[in-house]
Amino acid sequence: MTRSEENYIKTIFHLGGNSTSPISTNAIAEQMETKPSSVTDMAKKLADKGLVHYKKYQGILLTESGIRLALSIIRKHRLWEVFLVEKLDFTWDEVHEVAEQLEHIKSEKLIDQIDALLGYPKYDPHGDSIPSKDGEFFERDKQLLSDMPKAGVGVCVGVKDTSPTFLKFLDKNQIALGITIEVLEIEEFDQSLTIQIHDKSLNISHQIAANLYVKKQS
Amino acid sequence: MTRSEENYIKTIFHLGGNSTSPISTNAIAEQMETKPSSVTDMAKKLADKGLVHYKKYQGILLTESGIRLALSIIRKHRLWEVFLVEKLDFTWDEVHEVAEQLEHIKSEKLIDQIDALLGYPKYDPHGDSIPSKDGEFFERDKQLLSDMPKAGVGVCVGVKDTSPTFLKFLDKNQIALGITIEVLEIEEFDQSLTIQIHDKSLNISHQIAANLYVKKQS
DNA sequence: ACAAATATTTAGTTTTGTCTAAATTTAATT
DNA sequence: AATTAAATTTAGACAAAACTAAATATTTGT
Repeated sequence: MTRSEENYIKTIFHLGGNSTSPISTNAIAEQMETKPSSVTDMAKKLADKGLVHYKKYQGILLTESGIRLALSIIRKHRLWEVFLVEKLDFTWDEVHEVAEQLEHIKSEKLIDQIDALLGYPKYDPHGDSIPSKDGEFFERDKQLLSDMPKAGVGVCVGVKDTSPTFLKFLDKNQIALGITIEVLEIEEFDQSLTIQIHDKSLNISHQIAANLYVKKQS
Repeated sequence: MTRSEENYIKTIFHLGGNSTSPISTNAIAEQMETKPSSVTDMAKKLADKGLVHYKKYQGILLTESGIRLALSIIRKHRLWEVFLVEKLDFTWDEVHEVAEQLEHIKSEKLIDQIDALLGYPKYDPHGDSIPSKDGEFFERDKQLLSDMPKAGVGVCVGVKDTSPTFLKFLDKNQIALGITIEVLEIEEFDQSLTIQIHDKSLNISHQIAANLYVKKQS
């Protein structure tokens, strides 16, 4: 398994290639910042290895073993992210780039021991679920803050966008996993929200709210 | 800096390419299990980048910046080895293969934080010195066990051969860094040694003794 | 010093992963 | 349903890093 193959498998998974509707060559190319023709080439190779289903012009879908592989890579990526934050004082906007490299290290013992060292965490620093060693993972019950009604109260449990710019914005406004958010007002004009956090009120754009996951308080 | 380039630089350093006598194409090829013609190709590329001095048929020598690069790779390799042993319960025969991969991860913060987490260790699990961040490193005062005289007493401070087979042999015989070794007898016939460790006597071949470093007791 | 042996380089090929440009298929629109 | 637009694939090329085989330099032995 080369690094490039692993990156394709991971990307296809993230684009929904584990479901039933195939992913287009174009979508993969765009996500990976490469050209559709390169994707076609790789699709053939991955199909030969039994990792994807591929029929010309019909898009790409992961096979069973493709999904297993994707989950193992995602598991490594997210465990490394936890490690970087918990043990090495990385901030959540710094981890992705390094985890992109670390996820390709080949050693089963290594990742199992990292898992143990961290106490078998279930979620990464962005709130995403970490697949177990045998490929199971459970998405947490969550909803976008932008889908909450006025006066709704929830706990921040994850982010959708994980770009450094967004994460730094959150830091600056003291929005972190675990904090309680109450929706005070939803502006009809631009869908921006006024929320209450840490006993202060703050106005955030719809786009911000559409990238924050919360768990509704029962 | 590609992975392959880094591996060449590291190998040249280990073959003594930081001194004044150039390393031959053949020696590098043998060490890296590749062909001399491949080494020639890479020598040109590294020379273009200013990392080695290279004149046709005259062998290869690291430049100042080549040495700096080599030391930074070796620093990473050895710090990762310490991490694997200290934090993840790897044995000293398991670390090399994984550290070979980890040493190529590109993140200054990562390796600095690993260094801090480990408490700025000076030696790796095989007793080799870890270069500091600015490229300084001091070889410990040590000698081969095979060079010790009869009745000499020393503390094991390192190994020369770091192959899994050798290290497993040492484990099996409870030879580890820090233990005290006394030379009881040197056989004239085959230069094998009878040594005293842990209050037991043990006979080891000359080849074993020639791969164990000790620090003589004053 | 000169021939034989050894070491090194050159030239041309291969593989992997990418690209461009052209050709082809599928989807969309009128 | 035909034509245009968009997506996808093919064909051919390239760069990196390796290889083989042949050519050339250097070293060694007498």
